[in-house]
Amino acid sequence: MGVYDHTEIEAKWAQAWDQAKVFEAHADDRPKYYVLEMFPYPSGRIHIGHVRNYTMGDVIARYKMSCGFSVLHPMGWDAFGMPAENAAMASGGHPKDWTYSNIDVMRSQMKPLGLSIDWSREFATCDPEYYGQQQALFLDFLDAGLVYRKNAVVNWDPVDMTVLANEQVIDGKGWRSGADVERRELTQWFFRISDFADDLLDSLKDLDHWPEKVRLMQENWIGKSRGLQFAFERTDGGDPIAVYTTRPDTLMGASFVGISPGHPLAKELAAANPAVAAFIADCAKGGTTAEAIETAEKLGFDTGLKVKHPLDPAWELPVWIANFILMDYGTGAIFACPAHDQRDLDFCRKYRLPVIDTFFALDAETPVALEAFVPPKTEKVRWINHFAGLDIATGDEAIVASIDFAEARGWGQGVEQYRLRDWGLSRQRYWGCPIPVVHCKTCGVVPEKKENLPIRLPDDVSFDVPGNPLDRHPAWRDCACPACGQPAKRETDTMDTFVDSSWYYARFTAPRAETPTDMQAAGYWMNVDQYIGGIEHAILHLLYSRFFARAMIQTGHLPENALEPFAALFTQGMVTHAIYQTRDPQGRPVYHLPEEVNLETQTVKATGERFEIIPSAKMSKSKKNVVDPMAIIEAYGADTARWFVLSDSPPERDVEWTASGAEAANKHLGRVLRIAQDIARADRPDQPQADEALMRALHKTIDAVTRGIEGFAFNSSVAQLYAFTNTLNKSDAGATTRRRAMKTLAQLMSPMTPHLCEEIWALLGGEGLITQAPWPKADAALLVEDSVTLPIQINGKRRSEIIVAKDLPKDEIEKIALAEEAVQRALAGGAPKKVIVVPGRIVNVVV
RNA sequence: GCGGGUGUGGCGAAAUUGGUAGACGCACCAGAUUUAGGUUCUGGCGGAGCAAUCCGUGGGGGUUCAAGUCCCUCCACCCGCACCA
Repeated sequence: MGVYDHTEIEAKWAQAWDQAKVFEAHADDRPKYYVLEMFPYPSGRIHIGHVRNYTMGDVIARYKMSCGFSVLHPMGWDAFGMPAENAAMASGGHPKDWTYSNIDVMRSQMKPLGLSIDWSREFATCDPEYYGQQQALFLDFLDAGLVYRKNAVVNWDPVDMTVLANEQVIDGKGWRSGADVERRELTQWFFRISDFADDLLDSLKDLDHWPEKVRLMQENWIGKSRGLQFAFERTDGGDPIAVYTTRPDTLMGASFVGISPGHPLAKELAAANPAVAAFIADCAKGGTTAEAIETAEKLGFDTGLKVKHPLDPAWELPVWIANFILMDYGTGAIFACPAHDQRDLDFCRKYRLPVIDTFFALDAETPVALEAFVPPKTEKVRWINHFAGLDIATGDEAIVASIDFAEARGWGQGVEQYRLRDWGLSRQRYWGCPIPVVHCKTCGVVPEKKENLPIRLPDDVSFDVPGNPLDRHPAWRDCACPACGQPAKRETDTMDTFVDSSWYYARFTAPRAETPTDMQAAGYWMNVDQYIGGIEHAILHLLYSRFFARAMIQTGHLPENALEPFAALFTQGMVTHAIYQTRDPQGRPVYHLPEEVNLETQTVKATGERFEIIPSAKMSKSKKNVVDPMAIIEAYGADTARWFVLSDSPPERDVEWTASGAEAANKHLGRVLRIAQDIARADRPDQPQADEALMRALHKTIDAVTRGIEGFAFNSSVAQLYAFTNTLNKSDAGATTRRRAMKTLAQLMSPMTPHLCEEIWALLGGEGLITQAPWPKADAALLVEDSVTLPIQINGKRRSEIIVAKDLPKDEIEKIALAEEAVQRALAGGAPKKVIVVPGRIVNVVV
């Protein structure tokens, strides 16, 4: 139990807000403000990271409400996804029941936090009313040519005969079967996000309220590059091998041509040669992630084929199949220049292929000693061995010149490439939005009719065997072709859950509309003025949402102005916690909750096994390192929990979870309440001098706290509020001034600890609800001081300070500074070498 | 492997963006109040030193009158890498 009775206070004011419906969003004549925090996945219970995230959003929402905006602050549930199926597999039950009951629990945990959410707009992405609209969007995208099918590689578990998510591949093995995972091709649905690559890239520069780091990450992810595309002629007269390179300037250092194991030529060779087929099968081991591919041991296979160097027909290069070459980037084939690329160098060393140096330093007679030497862009180097005798200075110039050179002679072409690939949305899973198409023997792939939407997930499914239950559900799968009426089969793939979260922000503007969006509501509320969420979503979710907004504009579901759906973005840091991990007999990791381990002996309480500690990682239910905030909320109340998560750490920084301090936060709030009660009781005469000093301090606090909230420096605002509480408590000011100061202090605190502040507001006779009171304004006249303290440095070290009039001229300041005792001592009768006076800041005397 | 970030007292951190390093808080120490514990209140608190002073923002180097802040380099940790959400 805390130091004051939070239970009564919080219940009272929650009810008052409810009755006054203060958080219902209305389109009216006030300016609008849309605050959105990334909606949660209903994993079971809320964790402390949720409290941190939603409290931050709430501070902004309540602050903006006080500033006179009509605020939209909604909440929903990102409810489809794998964990629900895993739960069904592990302990029976149905993903739907598991999900909805989690939602009920989490909603009931969030409500007492006093968030200013318009709960009337709540929805879950697994509601048929939501995913049915998503299916309508899909059909419109299909109609507009924004969706198509092609083959793509997935993780295949050969024992369970199922597709695995990357997360389910652990050290190259299936998480349940333990079998070696293989890469296998399937026909999948794709969104044409790469058609928008240029626009998604160009528009980043306009997102000036996004963190620079996120824009940079998206830029690198889109990965626009200009390079040279050309083909190597084969000596056997077969089809030439097209390659793309961003470093054509290193062509004279080529030592072999490499193709991806997925390259058509590799497949052709495999068909004729079992050794090639065996090698490709070998390369297909392991997961599909870029990390797995790029960190795997380099494997190569000499095909025996030879190609001619484009600049010297007599120069023949061998063709290798290499496992580190990605089929998805460029042409799936490269030339390797081991002198200038570490991967190529490692490969050439392993397979004893030649390493050819290609650069001189400009002033050197011999080639630069090369260990995968990439010429720095500042260093002058000369392209040597060049057939045409080009002499080129820097890296970028060399690239441009060599593209021009190839184009002029007609054997190559400068092309722009993107790293960004189309977005594969097919998932071979049950608990997702069904893709609304039908496969018909005569008509092919046929879109479902809109009037048949939503295509609902069947409820009668079981998870006792691995694989997608929709595949094993004939009654659901078998249907009539929407085109010809003959028997046909439904698509059993469901959509990536990223689809669900790519447009929910738009749905919140009209959550019950009969169409995906209501253009009038979207026109009023869009865009999201402030979006808040974890940095872990910096690329995929945010990029997909940006794509969706464009696709929805194109298909008439959003107005033009919604091109960039998130006008401002704040990425909050994660709350991290140690992971305690042991391994099962198969070597797979087993995780343990903090309360299941003994930290002193480093053993698991139940079994006595020693565990490994992963010191700090983002909270994840599957890793069992989540912290439940309910204990704090129950013991000290919502205001304490809110104040606590806003204190100390800057919002953008990751914080290692520690509960120490929650009690102290509660004590402080109790103290504020006591001070307010004292002030409400006390009757003191005016004290002009103390009154003015208190008002000056108050207005400085208004200014600092407001700037802190505007700049997401909540921890600074909290520190300012602490400081002013002390000032107010010690002030000798009269009762009237102290009342005014206390009321304003409560207003400044109210976005953070709203229940307590309503209580104080009422205690001091504030009008109406503090939640609806206008935000206090700092009086500029009270912010400026007449005099200023200037530190005096001698040789850059602080030695003294002087107090001078604010606008004292430089030479006067210098005179006073030089007369200082410490300065006189340092000068020892001599003259200073130099005196630097920065008015209002500092004086530095160099002796 | 590639891309992005972070690093300041015992701990969380602040520093007006190149100008007094450590505001504010936690923990701790001392004192007052209290039958006691808790609460509350007052004071102290980077390191060394009696002091003058010296050292100090992950390590090393540099620019500058002045560097936590800018540059180079190294280290450690965190996030992402397209089927976790």
